[in-house]
Amino acid sequence: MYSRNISNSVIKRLPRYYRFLGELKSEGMTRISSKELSNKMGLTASQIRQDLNCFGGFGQQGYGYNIELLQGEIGRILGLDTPKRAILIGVGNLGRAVALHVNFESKGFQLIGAFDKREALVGQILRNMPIRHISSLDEFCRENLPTAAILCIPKDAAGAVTEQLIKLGVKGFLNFSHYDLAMKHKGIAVENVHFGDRLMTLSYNIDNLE
Amino acid sequence: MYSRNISNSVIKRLPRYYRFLGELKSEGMTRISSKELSNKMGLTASQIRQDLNCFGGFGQQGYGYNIELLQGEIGRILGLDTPKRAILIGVGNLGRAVALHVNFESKGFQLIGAFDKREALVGQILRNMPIRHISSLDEFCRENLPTAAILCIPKDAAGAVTEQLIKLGVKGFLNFSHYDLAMKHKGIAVENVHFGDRLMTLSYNIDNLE
DNA sequence: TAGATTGTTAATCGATTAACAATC
DNA sequence: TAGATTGTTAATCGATTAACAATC
Repeated sequence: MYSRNISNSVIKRLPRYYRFLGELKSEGMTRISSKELSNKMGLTASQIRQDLNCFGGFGQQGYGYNIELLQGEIGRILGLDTPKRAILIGVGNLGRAVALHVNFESKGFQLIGAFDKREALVGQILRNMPIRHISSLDEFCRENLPTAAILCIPKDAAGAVTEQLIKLGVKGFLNFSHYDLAMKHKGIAVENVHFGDRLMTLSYNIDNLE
Repeated sequence: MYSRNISNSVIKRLPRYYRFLGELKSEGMTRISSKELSNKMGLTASQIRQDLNCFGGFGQQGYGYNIELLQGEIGRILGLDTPKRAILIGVGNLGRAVALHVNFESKGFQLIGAFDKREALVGQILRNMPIRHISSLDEFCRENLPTAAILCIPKDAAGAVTEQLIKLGVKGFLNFSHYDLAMKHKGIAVENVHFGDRLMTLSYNIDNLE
């Protein structure tokens, strides 16, 4: 799609640009300069211009950027206009909370299935979907071809399921488990979310404030 | 405590070292070289040695590192041995899941309180704690002096509460809201957890695989 | 001792910031 | 046109990797 070799540092900033521009838009603003945006976001104007110019010249000299247009472009770059089918693996407290709390639709995904190994959960309704037994995963994926999976299962269970999912064509993972997906499989996209690691970093930063 | 100016890149890697060393320890291993560890973790041996040497010489030439000793050191560096009192603000699906799912004790924290504005939740028991009404936050904090807060509330509500918490001496935040804490307040430690941003990044990376 | 592997310095690489000519 | 602000190149800064002498 867009050229390869856009650095990860840039990509990781795009969602935040997207959010800020969305807010400015909803406040009724129509244009903004890189300088003004940099003040609001705590970045340098230079960085903003560099980041955006990885993808094209969205601004106009002497004017700045059209907020709505720019947000639209960033949304397209992020692929939010091409929803990817996603399934949830593991409907414990965390899986349930993620399913209910996150607005997948506005983030480029469509949650089409939820799976658990616990019979007691099977058939329960979660966000308009019935929870399915993990044994039906293969069949479901062959019929519905999900592109992404949200892993809310313990480390021990993750290895086998990811192996299975990758064979079934799943290309991206939001990984809440401590299973090191990215190490074991190449050619897939992985975002790790590790609360524990973040808490430890927070602990260090609290102890070393100032 | 430890010298200032340890780069954030290093700090963010420490929890992962800590986890890997814990696993190796529980597998019965007692020593490891930077080379071997680098293979397991997908880093360079050079980086591991550089990272560790920010804090001291924990290894031994010709031998490598003692796993148990090294893990202990990293734990201390992260401050896991000095538990910090933390409170949970917002006991919706997400707050509840975080409280139940995360092992605070092993990550340097002690969860001592949970608050919500919804009367219906007040008095319910969450992880051995009664959920308290947000109106009792001031009194509770003055008595129990929490150092950290987990913010599981919507953006709109976050501004006022964080202002209040900072006045009450809270120094660190695990922030699940889209309220931009770090921008508005200086001299505090903030870890942001934004599922939505991570999903958008994942969306991009799926669309741009290979 | 000889071999292995660290601690540490130097070289490289990448990301951020500064500067400014192009241009709306 | 004059002023503002981009797009883009060059300079700086920081982080990663390589190399190797020190040493267990």
